[in-house]
Amino acid sequence: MPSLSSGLLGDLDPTSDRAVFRQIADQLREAIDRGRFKEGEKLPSEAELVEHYGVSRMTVRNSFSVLQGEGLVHAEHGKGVFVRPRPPVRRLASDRFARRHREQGKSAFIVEADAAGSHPQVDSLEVKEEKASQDVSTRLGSVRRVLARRRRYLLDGRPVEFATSYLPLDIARGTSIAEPNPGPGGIYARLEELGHRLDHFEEEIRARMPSPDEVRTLRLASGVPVIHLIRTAFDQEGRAVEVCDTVMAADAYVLSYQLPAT
Amino acid sequence: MPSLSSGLLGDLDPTSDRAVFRQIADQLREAIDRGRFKEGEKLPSEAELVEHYGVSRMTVRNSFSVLQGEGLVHAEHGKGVFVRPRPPVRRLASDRFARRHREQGKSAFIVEADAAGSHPQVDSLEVKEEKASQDVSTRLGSVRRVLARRRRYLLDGRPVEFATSYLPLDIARGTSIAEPNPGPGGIYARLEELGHRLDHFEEEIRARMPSPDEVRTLRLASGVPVIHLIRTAFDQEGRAVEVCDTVMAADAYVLSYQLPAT
DNA sequence: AAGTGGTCTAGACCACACT
DNA sequence: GTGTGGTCTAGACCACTTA
Repeated sequence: MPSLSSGLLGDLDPTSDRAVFRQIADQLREAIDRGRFKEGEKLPSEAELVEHYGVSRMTVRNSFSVLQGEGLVHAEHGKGVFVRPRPPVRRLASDRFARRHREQGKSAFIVEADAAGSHPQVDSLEVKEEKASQDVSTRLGSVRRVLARRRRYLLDGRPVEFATSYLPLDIARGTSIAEPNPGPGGIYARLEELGHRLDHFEEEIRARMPSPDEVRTLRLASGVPVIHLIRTAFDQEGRAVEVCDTVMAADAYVLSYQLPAT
Repeated sequence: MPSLSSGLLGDLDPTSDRAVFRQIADQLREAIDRGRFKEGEKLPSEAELVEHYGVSRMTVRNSFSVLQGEGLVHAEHGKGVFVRPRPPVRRLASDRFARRHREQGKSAFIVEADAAGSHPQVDSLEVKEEKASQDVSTRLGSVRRVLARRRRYLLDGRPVEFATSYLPLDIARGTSIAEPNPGPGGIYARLEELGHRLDHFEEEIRARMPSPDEVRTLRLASGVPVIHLIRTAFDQEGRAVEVCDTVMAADAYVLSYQLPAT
């Protein structure tokens, strides 16, 4: 008698054109979708599936790798393969940079996470002057060198976002923007104090698979894309005063925007 | 003599802890990043890499599968493994639903694609009444049944987007919105003619790996995520009059938004 | 026909996690 | 130790592409 209750998973169809490993992946996916395996739950082990389906181990592993690519499951060495739980999501609203949110002591990230009952952290602080990349230079209006501020955001210990702000040196050098901690309200508050009254932001959004670097920095599971967001801040004279390049774990975010109909 | 110019790819480091297939993937990735293999170009065949590195075929295939997961390469049966070309990107600006864009005869998609020099198509037209999903019902304010309009957008023959609009029956039934072709300016123009003057839109954006269904519908290569966009249209009385659920091939889109700083 | 990737087998040894 | 997944081998046969 198979250790798998035969109800959970069916048999293979030898007449089917569909590859065996796909059939197995299909059955596992369906079982997950139907809630037979719940979030965080362990799937049958490779050995059990080898036994159940009468196939070789590589075939079973191939099935798992399909599901991993879909972001449905993740493997833990020595433990098993588990249905990937959907982490809590951070909702970013389009008014998140409204001036009224800058009046408080803490950064927007901290305030919002506290409110959501999560434990926020910011680390990997690096602030330095460097050569502007082609792209950043273009966005900032042909500046050669910039102040770069890099930081990583964590929620309940999990890295969710890595961001770099770039500012022209003539704006940022020697100000508190060049300090590790720019103070209450963040750099946007400082920019306004320095006379760069902000007018609007532009955000560009892409989604793609992470680079190996990004996988490491954000500790991304396989099958999790990143959202790449590039924000440019414009002052009331129409000058681009900051570019913020952000890479987010896509499973941790929902972005939300308001568009006028006019 | 190896058929691979030894310059392109290096040797393995047997002392390294890094798995052999990862080392091979690293070298191929680096070669691609450095432009030694250009977009659309063929990588060495599995057999050549087996020969070059002195490993088994499965190891080489494993390397390829890493790069496929990253969306860097794609395999074509019988032909080879190729550096995935980055397709032309559709830029969606946040004013794309501005009223002035609705005054023309064609749909926004067609107009914009024509302007960009691409050949646009819309297919998979389906218009029918159906039960509202839990989510759609919530967004539309507890409606039971809706009119659903499904369509797929193609650019130069490639499917890039699959969208479904949901409208409350009391608004859409019996109007030209329920026709396969709603006429110039699309359903937003019709809504306004019917007295539902639009006030604003809300868009929610997520990114994730596609379901097998979405892979089929959008003919997605492996390693390409989707952008899932849910837009709700509000009229000037604050009523949600339409929900549009859109799944886009992430490699074909850049979304762009303007945010007020106030 | 020759070359390519797609699937599959039946082993092997290793590293990690639990008890 | 036992069970788990991680890596790797050395084959096999198949399906698709190109010539």
